[in-house]
Amino acid sequence: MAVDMNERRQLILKLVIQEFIETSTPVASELLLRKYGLAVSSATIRNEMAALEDLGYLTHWHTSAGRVPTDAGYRYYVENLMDRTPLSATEQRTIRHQFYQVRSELDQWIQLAGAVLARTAQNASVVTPPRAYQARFKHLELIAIHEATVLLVLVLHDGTIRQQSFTLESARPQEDLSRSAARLNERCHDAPIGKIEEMLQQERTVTPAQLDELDLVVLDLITKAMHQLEDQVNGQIYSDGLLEMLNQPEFAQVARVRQVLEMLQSGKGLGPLIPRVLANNGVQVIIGGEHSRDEMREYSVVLSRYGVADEVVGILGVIGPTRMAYPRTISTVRYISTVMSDMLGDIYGGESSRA
Amino acid sequence: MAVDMNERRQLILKLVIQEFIETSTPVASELLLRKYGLAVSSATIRNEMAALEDLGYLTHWHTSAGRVPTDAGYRYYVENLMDRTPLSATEQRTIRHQFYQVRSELDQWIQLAGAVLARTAQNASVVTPPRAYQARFKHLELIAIHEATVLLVLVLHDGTIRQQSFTLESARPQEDLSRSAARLNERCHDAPIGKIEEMLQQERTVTPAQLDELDLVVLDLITKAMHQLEDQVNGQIYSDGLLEMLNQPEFAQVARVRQVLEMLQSGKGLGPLIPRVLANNGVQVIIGGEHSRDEMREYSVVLSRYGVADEVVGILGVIGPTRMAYPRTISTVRYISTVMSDMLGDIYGGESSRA
DNA sequence: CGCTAGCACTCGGATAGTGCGAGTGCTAAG
DNA sequence: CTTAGCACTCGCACTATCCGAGTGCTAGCG
Repeated sequence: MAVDMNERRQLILKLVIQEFIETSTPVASELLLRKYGLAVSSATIRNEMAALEDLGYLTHWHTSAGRVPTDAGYRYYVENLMDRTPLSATEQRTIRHQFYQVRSELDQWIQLAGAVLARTAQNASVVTPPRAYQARFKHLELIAIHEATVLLVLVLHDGTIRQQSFTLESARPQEDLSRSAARLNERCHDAPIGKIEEMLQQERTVTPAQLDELDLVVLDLITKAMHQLEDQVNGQIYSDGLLEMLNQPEFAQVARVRQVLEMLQSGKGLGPLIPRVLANNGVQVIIGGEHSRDEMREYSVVLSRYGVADEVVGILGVIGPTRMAYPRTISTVRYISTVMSDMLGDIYGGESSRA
Repeated sequence: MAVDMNERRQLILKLVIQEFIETSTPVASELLLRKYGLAVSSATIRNEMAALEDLGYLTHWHTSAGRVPTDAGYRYYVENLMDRTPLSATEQRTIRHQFYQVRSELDQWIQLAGAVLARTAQNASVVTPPRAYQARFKHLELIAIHEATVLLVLVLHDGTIRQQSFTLESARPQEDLSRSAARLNERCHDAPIGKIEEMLQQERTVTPAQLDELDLVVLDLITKAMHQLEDQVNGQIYSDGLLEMLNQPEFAQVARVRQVLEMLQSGKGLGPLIPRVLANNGVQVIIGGEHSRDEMREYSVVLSRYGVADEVVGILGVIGPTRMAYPRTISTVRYISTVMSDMLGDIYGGESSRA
């Protein structure tokens, strides 16, 4: 058997895949002929399809059904066949405009990115907030709430905010708290955890104490909080567009719905991909169970890193059934990641992570 | 026809409902007899069931099917029939312990409440963060991020935090920002929006200016932000336990799933109930389309207010199909709302909202 | 040697008929 | 008022059947 690629085969594979992506029904030889007016007969197309099947790019579910792409088929399509047209200028403008409108509210960026991704890709989107590789102290605030209860607001260098309450041995006036905060803000300026722990250590051993009891309590809380935050790096994955995804015909039976919900909620199946995406530049496409096993076998993921290199980075992307409009999805993910990177660049003033 | 309630009828209604809640299958007369050993024959039970049907408490879907409760039936059950045993001491302890462990991280309370509710009620939970009726300024922080870009962290009296970035005409050193923040913190202490707007107004007209340009810019941002936050009072509804709910047999077809997802996402159907819940003390049970129309016809909601009266309040509860384990759900909602109220009481120092 | 017309063959899915079992509603008697 | 008995009603599962969509193969053609 001549298991080689040639132009005609490529064309047929491309058409089969595009047709399947569009209609979600197995593609018959006759249909390709009618719809695209190929210059050969359906029998020839069938022969080519059989060859493509030998190559591992197509299958069919039963004898009398049309062809369906395999994961390898999709992979070949994404790598060699598909059109790589970026989003239209109009779409780009629309998206950029939406982001412009929420430019001052950082927490809305994520939400917006998720919504836009989901809507244009008609699938679920996943977005992690921009985070620094290493937690670095930026600012701290102590606010007297009630009696000895104090609210601690901790702002990290990457914009992460954490609020936490704690109770002192005895009540302290707001001035004390403010003074303590000011002292610590100065001493911890831009410090990573290590530095702060060091300081704490030193302070406890050296006798002429420069910090008072309150300061120490707070420092202790801070290091704990920073550790926690660092442990859950990208731990939280926001997702949106469940509804859009459910409109895809593959979710006709509830079992699939449950499956995908579990996946999104647990972040399992997605988690293992994160380091890979963080390490690489550009859009990553994972088709079916290419990297993780079972859980993801029927799903594809299109992910990209975004952010400012060496400052803050996050991940955004789309998840959906392997039958996914790859060209459009990839363009969208790419574009939104550049927009987000640009906006972060404006704030952090570095080069954005994606060229 | 003697359409009256009597003890036997009540018992039968109760058993039918409990049985249906448990098995989700129509309840037959014979079954009640066998399972609960009633002292009458199945024919009598049938007669009683027919009477209960006349009263509007039961229906059946077709002639040869067992009985199923109507919304009115559930209502009667909740009001008069069901056992009102609180959660067991063990369960209470477990829950309280879980909350104790996250006592210092306010943002985790909501998440925990949602998770516990969902898990014990085996349905979706909804929780809104505790919010004040009226936005009141608590604290503000200005942090230089990069060049002229400044991060504004605004803390309201109810613990709401908002971060927002803005750009100045020209860069200012952190000291300027800190001084400005200190000034404003002092002047705006505990002020509601109105006060701040007044101040802003006055400052602009009176000639011997006490505040500088930076202060005014920030004040302006603050009022805008506070307005926005106030407009979306309880706008955000966290929900959890979708998966638990999907395990309920009523979600065997995907249409239902989509329906409920839309409802949760849009907050439609839930929104109209909020004022009602905020206005009343205690657990509110809304069965089927009792208050809103169509969208909610097949769902019930068990909600309660929580918080500290006149300080901060929020809502938490459970949403699920009308066939819901009301006694357990109600107890859980009630208990968690008291726990949350107690915890908030510890912070805000008032009487908790629920007796 | 590649292409194609023709045809047998294979399945899936829709449709209809059937029987069964679960429950009810009614009636008539205790 | 209760209940035994029974006719009646449906939903559901099962089977048989048919139809159409597609394929794979073969033989013949250029």
